[in-house]
Amino acid sequence: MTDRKPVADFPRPRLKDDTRSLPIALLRAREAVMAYFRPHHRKGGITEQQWRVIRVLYLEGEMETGRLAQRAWLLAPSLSRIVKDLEATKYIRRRPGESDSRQSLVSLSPKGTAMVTRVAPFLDSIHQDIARRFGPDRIEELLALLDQLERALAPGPDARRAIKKENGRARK
Amino acid sequence: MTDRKPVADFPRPRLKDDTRSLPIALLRAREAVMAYFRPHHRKGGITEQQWRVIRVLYLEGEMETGRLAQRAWLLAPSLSRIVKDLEATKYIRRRPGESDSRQSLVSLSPKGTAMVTRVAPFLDSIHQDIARRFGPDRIEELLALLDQLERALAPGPDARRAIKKENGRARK
DNA sequence: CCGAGAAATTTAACATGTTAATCATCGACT
DNA sequence: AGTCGATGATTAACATGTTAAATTTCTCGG
Repeated sequence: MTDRKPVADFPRPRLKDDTRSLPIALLRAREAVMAYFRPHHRKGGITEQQWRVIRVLYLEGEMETGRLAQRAWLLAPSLSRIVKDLEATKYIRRRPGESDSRQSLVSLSPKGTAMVTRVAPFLDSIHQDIARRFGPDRIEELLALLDQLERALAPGPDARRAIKKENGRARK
Repeated sequence: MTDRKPVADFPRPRLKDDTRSLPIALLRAREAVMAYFRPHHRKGGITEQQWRVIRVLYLEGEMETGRLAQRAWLLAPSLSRIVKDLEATKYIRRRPGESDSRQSLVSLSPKGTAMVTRVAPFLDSIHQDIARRFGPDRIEELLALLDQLERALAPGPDARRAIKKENGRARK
């Protein structure tokens, strides 16, 4: 009579620990890195996300908000608020699209460009500090792996976070 | 008269591109990974952060909220709200500390434990899917690098995000 | 040219991130 | 016992993450 199913004997399935869970490990690493950058952004009176927007506009120039959201890794609603704030503080400008007036084109203002020019050296020195602590070669190794991971997990050639494309509308 | 300083001639310092900026690269990688897990949490009617709390309580049992916040990588204010919600939905229980009545001890309820038991296999299969796409050996390599990065950047042996420890009090 | 559907953006609603401030309790010292 | 500084936790205030819904404009077929 010892043939009971082991179901009730082990009702505690294993979960991966902090060093072996990919979401947790990536969260921890990013936290560790951002601990170095956050105080700097703070000092400049700007948030990390606002910096991401300014950074993209600096690197790539004027673009519509849809593309900007993708490039800055922000969701459209977040970007909408951020653009409004950055426009109010004169860091960016916006104008309606030329051919398509639905879209709004955003670009960096002179004040925004000046800000980038001012803070870029500090960001670079933080990067160097991190590289010095972790090892420049391992930074390269890590960056390569992260890039490969993203490519391996990407659903399609361009489908970013728009998996909701086919939302089952068998309409009509 | 052609001896002007080159300052105005190159007012555009370089910024690292998306694949070479550590904050951006980590953000992208985490986004790619979470795209796999998010729909699952969604389906269970729980948020990612709520899962992190439940996960820690499942792995380590009852603990006070301060420690729980550290283990779940949440800030105390966020955890305060999450615990309130999880208590309302009966996933967790709480009771005042025994020796120190300032702290509140949180633990997983039977309902919470049952939920973990139910979803754990799905999470594991997602992990396996990711490992299959990226390569199990490279996952290991990446996890090791992330762990080493975190250790290399950690300020002290235990000082997590509590750098505000020494707030200038040249005490006694 | 008109109307139905698609697309770009914004707004809404709720949860979390982030820093600062508040509240209650503990601990040590007098 | 009384007080002051430290500590655990929460609340406040504002910005962002996230999904859904609303808005405006475009496009295309009729």
